Amino acid sequence: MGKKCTGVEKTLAVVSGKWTSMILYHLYTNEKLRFGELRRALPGITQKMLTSDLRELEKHRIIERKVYPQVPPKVEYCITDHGKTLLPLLEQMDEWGDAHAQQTLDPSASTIHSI
Amino acid sequence: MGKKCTGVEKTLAVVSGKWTSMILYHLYTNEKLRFGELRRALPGITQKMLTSDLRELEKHRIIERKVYPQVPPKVEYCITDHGKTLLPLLEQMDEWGDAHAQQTLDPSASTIHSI
DNA sequence: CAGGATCCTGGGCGATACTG
DNA sequence: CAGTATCGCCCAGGATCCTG
Repeated sequence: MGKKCTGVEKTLAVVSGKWTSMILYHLYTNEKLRFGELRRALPGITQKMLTSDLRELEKHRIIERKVYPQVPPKVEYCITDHGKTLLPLLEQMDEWGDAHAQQTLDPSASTIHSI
Repeated sequence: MGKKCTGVEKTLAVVSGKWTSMILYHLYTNEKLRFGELRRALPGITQKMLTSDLRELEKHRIIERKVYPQVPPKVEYCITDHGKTLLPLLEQMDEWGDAHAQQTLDPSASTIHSI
């Protein structure tokens, strides 16, 4: 990685939102979802956070927002091709995080070092 | 990735600190560094943030803290073997972030979609 | 030299109410 | 249905001063 880790910070700016990865997971496994469907798929999320996280992802061109001009309103969200390039990275992060959880609770891994 | 993205969140808990990736970069390219060396290597960081980020990384067993009981005090930090498993992930994040920056400023990538 | 103790600020996030 | 608009909390992060 580069000395200043600017890329790392840019990536974090995209994925570090509390609900971001779960939003992307659902859009990844469902191809496209409406606002209300996403809301129901994410127990605990408020409508404000869902809206702002979706706007943020849209700003970064990770997802696409399709508005159907009708009453009642209908909006669909899906991952863009560019957004799909993020999925392997999220996959890696998920795997490392789980492996890390295993590692840190493993007593045999404790390092004894003399001072 | 898993439905609940618990791994992603665990990873973020480790690497999302503002200075974390740069701390690891320097410990990766330098093998071991003293507190003051790290401080000088990271222009802009405060002593408080360096201390707390180092403590956090130590808690997760990403780095090791070696205290030499002498006056004046001497403390050395280095990456653990477990911490080294994080480096490929940071590398990926750095690459994706830079590529993403390219993508988002590329005008030809703008998607025109009818509403 | 390598921190500890305090105080402070911005923004991420949540709760609630309202709307085209 | 798919959002806006407010209000307020919490805490990561910064500034400053102090110490074994």
